[in-house]
Amino acid sequence: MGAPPGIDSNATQAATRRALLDAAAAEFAGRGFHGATVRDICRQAGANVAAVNYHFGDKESLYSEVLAELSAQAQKRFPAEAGLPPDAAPRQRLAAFIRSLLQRVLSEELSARHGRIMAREMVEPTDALNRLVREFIQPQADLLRDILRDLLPASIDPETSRLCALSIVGQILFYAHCRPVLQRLKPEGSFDRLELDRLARHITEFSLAALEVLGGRGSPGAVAAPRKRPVRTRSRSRS
Amino acid sequence: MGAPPGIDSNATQAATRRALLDAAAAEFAGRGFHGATVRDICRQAGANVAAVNYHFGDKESLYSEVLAELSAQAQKRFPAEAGLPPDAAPRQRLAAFIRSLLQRVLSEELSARHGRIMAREMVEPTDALNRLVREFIQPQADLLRDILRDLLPASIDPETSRLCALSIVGQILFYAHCRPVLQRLKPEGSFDRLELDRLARHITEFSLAALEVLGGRGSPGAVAAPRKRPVRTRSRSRS
Amino acid sequence: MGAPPGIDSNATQAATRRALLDAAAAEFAGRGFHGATVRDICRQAGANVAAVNYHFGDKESLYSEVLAELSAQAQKRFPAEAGLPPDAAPRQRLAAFIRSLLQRVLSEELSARHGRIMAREMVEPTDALNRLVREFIQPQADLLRDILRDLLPASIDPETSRLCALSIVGQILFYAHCRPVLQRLKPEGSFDRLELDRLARHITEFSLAALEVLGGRGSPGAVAAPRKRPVRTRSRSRS
Amino acid sequence: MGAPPGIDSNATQAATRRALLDAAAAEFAGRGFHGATVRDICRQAGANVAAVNYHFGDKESLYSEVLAELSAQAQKRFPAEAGLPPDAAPRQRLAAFIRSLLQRVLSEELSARHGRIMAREMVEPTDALNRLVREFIQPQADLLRDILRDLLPASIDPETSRLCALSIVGQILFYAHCRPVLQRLKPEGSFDRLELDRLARHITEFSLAALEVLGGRGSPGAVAAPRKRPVRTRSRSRS
DNA sequence: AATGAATGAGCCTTCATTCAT
DNA sequence: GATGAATGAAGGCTCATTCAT
Repeated sequence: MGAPPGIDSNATQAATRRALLDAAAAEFAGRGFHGATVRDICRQAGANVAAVNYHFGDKESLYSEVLAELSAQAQKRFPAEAGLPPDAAPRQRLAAFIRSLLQRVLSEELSARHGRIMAREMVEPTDALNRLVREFIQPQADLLRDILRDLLPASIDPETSRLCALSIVGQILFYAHCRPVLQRLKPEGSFDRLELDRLARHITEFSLAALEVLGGRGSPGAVAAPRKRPVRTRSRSRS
Repeated sequence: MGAPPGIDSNATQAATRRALLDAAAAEFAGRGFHGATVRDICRQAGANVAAVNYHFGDKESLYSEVLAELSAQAQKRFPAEAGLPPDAAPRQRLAAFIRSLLQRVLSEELSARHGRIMAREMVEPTDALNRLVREFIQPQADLLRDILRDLLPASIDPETSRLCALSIVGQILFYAHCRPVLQRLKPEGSFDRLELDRLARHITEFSLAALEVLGGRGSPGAVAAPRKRPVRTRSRSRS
Repeated sequence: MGAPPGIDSNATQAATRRALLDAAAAEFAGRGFHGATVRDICRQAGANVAAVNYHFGDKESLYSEVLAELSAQAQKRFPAEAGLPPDAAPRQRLAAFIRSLLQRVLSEELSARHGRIMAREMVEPTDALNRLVREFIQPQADLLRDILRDLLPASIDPETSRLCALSIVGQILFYAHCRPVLQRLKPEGSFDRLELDRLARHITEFSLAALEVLGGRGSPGAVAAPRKRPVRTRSRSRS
Repeated sequence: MGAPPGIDSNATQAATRRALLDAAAAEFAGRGFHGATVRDICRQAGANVAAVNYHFGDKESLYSEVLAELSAQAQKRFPAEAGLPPDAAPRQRLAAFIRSLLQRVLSEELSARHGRIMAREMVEPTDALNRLVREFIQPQADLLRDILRDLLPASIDPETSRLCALSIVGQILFYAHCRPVLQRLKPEGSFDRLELDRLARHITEFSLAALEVLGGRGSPGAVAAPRKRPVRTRSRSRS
């Protein structure tokens, strides 16, 4: 707003914002919204106590910003259809979906924060969740729905199809939400790369197996030969 | 409302403890550990501000107590093998397990509290979680493991078997942990009795279908005739 | 609320409240509502920072309490009809009214606080003013109206009568509201006992003179012989 | 909106000063010195946050400037002897004085600001008040003193004369200082033009009546024939 | 044994002001 | 000359906890 008189005043502002966002992500992930304090966030960002209010208005807006940014980062870093050829079979697309969601949720590299904050948000939803659902989760839900549409016979009960989607997502998010329990049940287990591959493969197989049977029941033969169905472009690009 | 010193001081003390536990359960479930205040809990329990510290030492100990009690209640109210004949088939036992866990987690009557507090605990584990895992979750995990042992061929990879257990539990807990998102994605959906039956049936079918296929692959025919295996008592009674 | 367990727990609370009220009166009078800080009030009262919130809820409620108490004290210390015989003549009653109001407003002994806070309240009314008008000012206004009713002929325009009341009160409150200016205009002037007597006498004479003429005009002869009117009990006791 | 360095930088600077003064007058009148914030003033003036400090040094200096300017404006807009012929009778001059002061204090058009800020200054005098008294109030006091000198017999006690002046001013300023109470006592009353005329007339009559009697007592006949005294120029021109 | 008045640390926020540009 | 990002002190308030009774 207005011509920047100093050559890098914008840059300075941006840098401070960035530092605040990073520090806030760490604090919110580690201590939750209530547990994190503006003071600590500012200190960690090397900024003044008033910096949060100056740049974001208040603590809650900062939180909302952090949440949205982390989701965007996670989605960008691990796209739902990473490396898939345009004509990928539905099974491949499901495998990619599962793998990318699992990565977003477990990957230590960035999403430890994302997963933790999301899990907190589930438990203690703030206003930020509304935006998040609208912008990031709903599209993912639509994508999975489309994949299942290709995997299940057209004759299947839509509600059953929806429950299948939830079963798949549930298997994945479980590792995000229940990690503390899992670690206590099997302390030696980790969630590194190898483990993640194993998990992704298992969930994919488990789900495909279930879909096969359920689809076969609802309309015999449907899932029996999924590979023979004509290759379809993704429904999202159609809409 | 004052505590008259005399013959029933023990009774009074017990009553106060009870009232505090109830009030605390409601507050912790509704507002989380941080959000709930000792003052509100005491007021709601009709007790003194200092009652929590007096009876439980501090806020965190009260929380731990509440958590343990709620788990015990939930387990008692919805036993994992409710109404099952001693010789129930593994499929039936799995269905009962799924149904009871889902009930504990979703039932409005008491476990709204349980589910919510557990979900919080996942996100922000306190010392209370260790005890909880040991006393309540581990036994449940063992039980499910035993059921799967009966459902899957003996030749199956133990790790695969374990992952199947997690897939099943994940599908269930998903409804506890992600309710805020589910409500926003499909606002008209509820979790009343009818819905719960539908969910339980779906998760059971989805999981059995998957187990069938995975078990069949690992050792063909294994799941095809589960009933012919000798009836086994539950593993807990064996240990 | 509840039987006091400690013999002087109420006394302790009362003492703290008292100290807070005194300190608050001093601070509010000296610095205004905004200028006064809860911290300073508590320090001056020898109490904790949280004492205000504990005893009064918040700063504003404390202020309201202080205001009401000061008004009550002032009214009690300098009753509007102090030392008047029941059959006092209207002129005497007006003199007493003027004198008592002037005392409340100027008396150094207690009402320096009262006058200053009231003046502030005029300038920056808070919610406390509503209560104050209702409980303390309105009755005084009624009293003066009744006195004027006895001093002015019945035929006088009620609006004129009302304006006369305002003229009288205005002369008095002027010394409360404009003291800073008066001190700067005539630095050697004080408001001690002697001066106060002089002022009261002047305002009484000035006002009676004006009423005499105005009443005489409105209805010739009315004020000309006020003493000859039958002695009346005060109208307030009649209503 | 930025200030282009160039030929009219002086003009721009002056415009900014002007905007700041206007905005500050509005804010100070509406919220008081403490309540008004530098940020809001600058925003309302369309200027930078630092503009106040840049142009006026600090908040208090800006306040002082605003106060002086408003007084000057009020005095200019409603001169104490507006429209009076040079040989106006003392009674006319008193009526004009009362009317102009009342206007300054009540007129919504500009002096709502002036009256309110002055009232605040009475309550919480700042250094600005000294200058104000010297430059604007003292001359007015001298003027009123001169008018009374013409209205009262020469033999009158000077202190009585002074108190009469205060009684007159008190009646007027009352409407400025106690407006919040007046509005609460009689909510339907307004201070529009009509009302102002009525008030001015009443105060003039009330005061003249009182002066008549008091003057008559002190020196019979003095007020009876004020017109016969030689016309005098205003005291200010003499001093 | 049980109370409730009192505590003090700490939270979020606001504000006038400064300073590099 | 004028900006606006950044500052740091301070404010009101909340909370779990303590302690004399």
